Amino acid sequence: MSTIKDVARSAGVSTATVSAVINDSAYVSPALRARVLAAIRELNYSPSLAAQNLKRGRSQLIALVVADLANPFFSRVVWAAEAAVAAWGYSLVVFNSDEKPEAEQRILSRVRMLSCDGVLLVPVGDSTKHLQREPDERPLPTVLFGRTVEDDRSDTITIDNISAARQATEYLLDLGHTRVGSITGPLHLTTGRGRLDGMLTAMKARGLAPEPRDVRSGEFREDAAYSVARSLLEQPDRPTALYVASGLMALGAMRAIADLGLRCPADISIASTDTIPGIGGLRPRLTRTEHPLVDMTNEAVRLLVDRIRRGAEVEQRNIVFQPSLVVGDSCAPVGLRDSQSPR
Amino acid sequence: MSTIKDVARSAGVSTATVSAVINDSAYVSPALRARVLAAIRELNYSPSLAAQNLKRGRSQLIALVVADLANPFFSRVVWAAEAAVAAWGYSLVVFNSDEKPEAEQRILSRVRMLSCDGVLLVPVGDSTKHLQREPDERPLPTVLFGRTVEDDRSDTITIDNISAARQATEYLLDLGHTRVGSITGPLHLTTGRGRLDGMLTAMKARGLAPEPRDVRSGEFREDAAYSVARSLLEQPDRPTALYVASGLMALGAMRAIADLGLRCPADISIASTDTIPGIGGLRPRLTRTEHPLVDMTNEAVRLLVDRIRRGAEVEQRNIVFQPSLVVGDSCAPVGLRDSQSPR
DNA sequence: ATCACTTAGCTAATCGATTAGCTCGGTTTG
DNA sequence: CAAACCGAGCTAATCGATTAGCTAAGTGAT
Repeated sequence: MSTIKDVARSAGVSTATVSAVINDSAYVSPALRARVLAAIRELNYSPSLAAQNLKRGRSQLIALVVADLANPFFSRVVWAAEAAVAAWGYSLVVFNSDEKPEAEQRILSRVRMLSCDGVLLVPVGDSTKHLQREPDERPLPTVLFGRTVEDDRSDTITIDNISAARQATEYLLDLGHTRVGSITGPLHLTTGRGRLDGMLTAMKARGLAPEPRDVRSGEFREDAAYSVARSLLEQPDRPTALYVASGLMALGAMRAIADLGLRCPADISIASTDTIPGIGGLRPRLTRTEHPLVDMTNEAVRLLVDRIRRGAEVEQRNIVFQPSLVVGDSCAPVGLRDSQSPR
Repeated sequence: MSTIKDVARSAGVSTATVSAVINDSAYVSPALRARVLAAIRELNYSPSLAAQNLKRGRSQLIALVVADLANPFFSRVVWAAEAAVAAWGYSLVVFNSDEKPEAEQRILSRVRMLSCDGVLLVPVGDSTKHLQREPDERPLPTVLFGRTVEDDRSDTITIDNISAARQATEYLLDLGHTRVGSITGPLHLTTGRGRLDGMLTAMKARGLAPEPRDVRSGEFREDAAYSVARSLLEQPDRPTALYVASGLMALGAMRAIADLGLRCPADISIASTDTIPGIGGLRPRLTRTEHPLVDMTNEAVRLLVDRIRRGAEVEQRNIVFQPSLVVGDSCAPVGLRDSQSPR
């Protein structure tokens, strides 16, 4: 690779002039500018980001740290984030904390070493996160995505989990279900906790409450949901409807239903939250609340870039997106069930 | 952030000594080493990768360029690659060429600017790729993944597409199907071409050949496969079985079948290649050939790291993995179909 | 003609590390 | 005891860019 010195020599100018031409940072006479551009083209020169980064103290890198790269939901975030980040002139470095707080710590220190300009973080665990913010150093621009942690002063982009769960649950209740169960995510996460709370709120508003044994929590994984759903549904006396806290988990629940020889929606109605790609092909079509995931991601990147550029002068922003209910055919009125599959 | 100079001053040594301690690159007496380590800890020092990279001419970054980040198949590659790359001490920068050769060119020049140490590339389009290899500069270590392009001298990791298609097709033929159609990928890609060839080979071996109108090609996308499948299956006189060239496309085909009021496998048997995550929850379970995707990715990263470290001294390696048939229940003997759903 | 002022373009310091080559005190050897 | 050698740790060059500060030539006012 040729360097700025080669270009300067070949064009018969100083490196300062070459730099000025590249960055348009000072006036250069047309004649010289042309010579420099010609030399650049001839030598096929492109400035070394490593050197620029060292000098400028930035890296053009944005880190994306997700909680579970194997989850299609986060794969979609990767997809959307890559495009958004590229549109702003950055490149995306992807990390997987795998829901492990220690891994998150390791990753964040790596992110600092790489001197990433900012990080889009799906935080894991409790409020451990802010520990990494040493008092002396300037903070790493951070946008929390999807989940939040206690008392953090980063910008956040979240979904209204309570509303999502409430909408889905109300839909089930409107169909006449009274015995509604739920498969929730981990309750120490705002996504898990919020969705359970929303479900409980919706039921309480109608004077109902789920049986404790009909509410089970598990990790946001297909296999976890499968086994939880199985044990929940194998009860002699099972609920007529389930609110499942995530798209991936809904997949597991559907599989459990099929494997138990039950039918959805005839025997069990299912409603869920947070769609995943490919789920569109599933039959029955899942009734669910959808996240405006692409908008959320774009907004997250926009906030992050803004914070990178303007620093602490911008005050903290917490943006909450609203989910919308998408009705499929995975839910049936409660009456139907009794006629088709008497207990 | 503190620099190596701060550490040197605080420990009362030279920066060379600090560097020696950090990199274990020269003997340092226990006393000094202890002082240096104490200073490092106290100042919470971590070396700037930007500076190291500039000096060492490397970046600890590996680029992954996939053809379609929205495809769950590649999401899985991202997942596996992130883990593999991290295990070797690198970080993963993800790019999406979106099947566009121009985008691929842009990305590859960006990869050079970032001075990524190597690139894992799912090439797009024809053999345009090697154009980016300027004669004067040293080549960017590259491993082609999944697909290959003409006359490239990079290492490659591929699957035996012909065998995959052959196995799946033979399974259909063994069930008595003679009128077998196919939804193939783009034929200018080795994956698309190879799978069609494998299917044709299998049929020819039994003296069969598909009707031209039963073989349609489309992009490796769910929606593309859906519409192709629809128009294929809406023919008055349709095939009894389909070989679908990818997991994502199989999802689309299944959706088309359901929407046309047909049943799988009763009316149409489906076999496919290349599984995608989440497909395990689908009913009927898809009969398909699976790629050992995690092994393939690990091997790709291993080759790439090896090439990064040992350079051109290693000769070119082309590793072909074998797919294996996973039998589900999306295929039925041809007889059953007539009894259950007479044409 | 002189002085002040502007400005195109250069020189050289700088970012934060690595590392070739040197210094200087101590040990070995003839 | 001097010459040769050894090695721990230092000095300073270097990677490839950016940029503060300088030079010297040009312009205009007096």
